[in-house]
Amino acid sequence: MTKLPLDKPLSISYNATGCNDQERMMMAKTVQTIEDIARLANVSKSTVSRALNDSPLINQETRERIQSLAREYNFRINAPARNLSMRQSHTLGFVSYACSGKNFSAENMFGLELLGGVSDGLRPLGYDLLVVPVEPHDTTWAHQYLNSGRVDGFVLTISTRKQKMINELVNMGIPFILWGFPQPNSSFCTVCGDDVTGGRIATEYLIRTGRQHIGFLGGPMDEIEVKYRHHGYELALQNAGRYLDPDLVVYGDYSHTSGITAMKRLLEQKPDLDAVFVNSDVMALGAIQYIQSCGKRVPEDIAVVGYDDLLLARYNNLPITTIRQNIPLAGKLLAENLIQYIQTGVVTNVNLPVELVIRKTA
Amino acid sequence: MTKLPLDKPLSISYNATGCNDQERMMMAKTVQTIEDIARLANVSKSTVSRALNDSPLINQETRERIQSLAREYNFRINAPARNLSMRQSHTLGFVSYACSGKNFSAENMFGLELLGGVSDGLRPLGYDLLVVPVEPHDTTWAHQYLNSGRVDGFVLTISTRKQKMINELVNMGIPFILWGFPQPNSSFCTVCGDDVTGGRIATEYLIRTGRQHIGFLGGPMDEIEVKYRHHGYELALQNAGRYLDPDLVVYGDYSHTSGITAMKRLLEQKPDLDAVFVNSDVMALGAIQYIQSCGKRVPEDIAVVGYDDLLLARYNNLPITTIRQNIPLAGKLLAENLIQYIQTGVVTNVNLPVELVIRKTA
DNA sequence: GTGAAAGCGCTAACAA
DNA sequence: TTGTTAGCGCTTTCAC
Repeated sequence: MTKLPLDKPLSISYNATGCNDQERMMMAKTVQTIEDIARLANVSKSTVSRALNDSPLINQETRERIQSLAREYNFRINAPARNLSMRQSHTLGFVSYACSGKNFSAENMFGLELLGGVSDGLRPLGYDLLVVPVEPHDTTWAHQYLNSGRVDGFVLTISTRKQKMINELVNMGIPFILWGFPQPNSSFCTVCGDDVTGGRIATEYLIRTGRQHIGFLGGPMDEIEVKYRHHGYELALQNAGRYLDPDLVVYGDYSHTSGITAMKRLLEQKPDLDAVFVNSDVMALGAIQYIQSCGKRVPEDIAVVGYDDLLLARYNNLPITTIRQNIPLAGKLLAENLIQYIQTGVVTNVNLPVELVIRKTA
Repeated sequence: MTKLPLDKPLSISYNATGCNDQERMMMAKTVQTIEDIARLANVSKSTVSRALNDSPLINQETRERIQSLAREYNFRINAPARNLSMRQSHTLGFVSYACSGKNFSAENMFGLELLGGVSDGLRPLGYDLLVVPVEPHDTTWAHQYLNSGRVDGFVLTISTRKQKMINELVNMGIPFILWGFPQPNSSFCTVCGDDVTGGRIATEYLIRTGRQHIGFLGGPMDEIEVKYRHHGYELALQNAGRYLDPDLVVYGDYSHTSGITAMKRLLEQKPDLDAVFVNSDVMALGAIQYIQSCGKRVPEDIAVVGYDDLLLARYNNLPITTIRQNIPLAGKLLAENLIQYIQTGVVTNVNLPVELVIRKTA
């Protein structure tokens, strides 16, 4: 154990235990502040601060001595004090509408899996993740969390349909990164999947396996991701020389329920349908449920391809053929690129590859 | 708008814009600190602090004047400063092994849904939720997050098998609440489900619907929850005057894979099995997969009852009959009771009711 | 390369 | 009921 300096000047103790700080330390082996470390190392607070932050100013030997002291005494720097002084929280907020209202749910399983990815991506960067629950019509959350100094920025998984909200955030100068596509006339960080390719390869696979009447069961019609997936679907059909039948296209809202009702509509419009590309795994589950309730078989009568490759697609009783999004990578990039933006102002927009995972529904 | 006092004393401005704080405020309508508010209201910082914290000391009229001023200027109190001063973070850490390693996953879907519940429960109490990713063999996380002042306590969803870790936390005096059962000789907060009843009503339902050979497919054998569910299973069997056949009991680890292998073992031991009570929905999915792969039908040949009532039980292609745990309520109580413990030291142990949800697998 | 001191924005004991 | 003042533990000029 490091020898304590005996000739140190007496320092006033503010604790109420009737003994000075050094005695307390020795009793409890508890070192609470950099000042305690400073005393043990016979240096000033500033030197400890520099050593602990790997400042280039500091002497190699001093740094190591202080760091090993800190390790020995199991010292943890006080976050609030550091954050106050630096005017940074070293914390990111994870915003998802599904955090709000009720709770995390299968409807937003995608957001949940992403939360894990972001959390993993953040750790090596020394940032923490705070859950920011947002009520659907609340517009003050950003200001609230940012101006109170609780977070330095936000990871958003809200729909790109919420253009108004996104524009507001941009105008307010709020640092954030969006899971979704960039907008042509405003510049902010994004990470998205390659939805055109996703739609294309799903459809190509269905064509390749001999399907004649391939439906498109989309997410919300005004969502850009959905438009891209639809575009990929059309591309595949055109490349195969097929006719684009508008009756083959219906929209839902990603929910299980909407999967059921949209599938019903689709089958009413096109009774001879023999395949469908669905925009989410959860909707696909609903679609399959409806198909089977009509006495038709999946995939024999109607093949189904989902989207996202959530774990429930894999674990479903009838494992779902789907388009996989690389969620862990997406989370990692969301974390890294937002921090980069906060620190340097560099705006990044990345588009991640997708892949087809063949299981039992197509 | 509130009229600005013109006779206020000049105060030094520390910003670099060449104008004093009041001018800045008027320009940008941005009020950053309680001192800004104090100036506008012609009172001292302490008064503002008291007013904003609803101190009983303060005059009703003063309080309202200050609060409306704060609202008007969209003022948010600085969290790091407040936390530093109060030596509290007003933040709880959500600890789950599934947060670590890879990411949140269906294997720990239960923990995920709980996260939502805790988050919802926390909001009205003015606390935030921080995601604390824990590596399986890391033992420093608690000290790390607590002593750095980032959280005031932890919500744990780790298995009760980790007795050693829990004991360590107790010995270190770490404030936490556990999703699970209390331990006889140490006192800490817990919230758990009524596992005996869960096991009993699941089994009773299977008996009532005419099943003769009812298997028990458990989670980890040494987990107390599993023991209780098994006890409930035995109770139901005994009440019905049935013989307890040890060959009907096998164990897994809650995972999908273990559901498959455990079901295989069970069928090898008891080929005439016609029902099984499974300790988790995810395992039940695995069990059903194996049953069907043997050419048997669910529920005709073998009835299956799961546990938890996760959304994937509801959305499964063959919706699962299961024992529902009230996850939102559990989250709410975990939040409330931990905060109560932190603030008052009161230890609570609550046991939540469960209910049978009948769907298609039994 | 290191130390002294001011300041981050807030709370709370004490004084008035 | 309100104001004054001294911290909370850290970072960061500015001197040495």
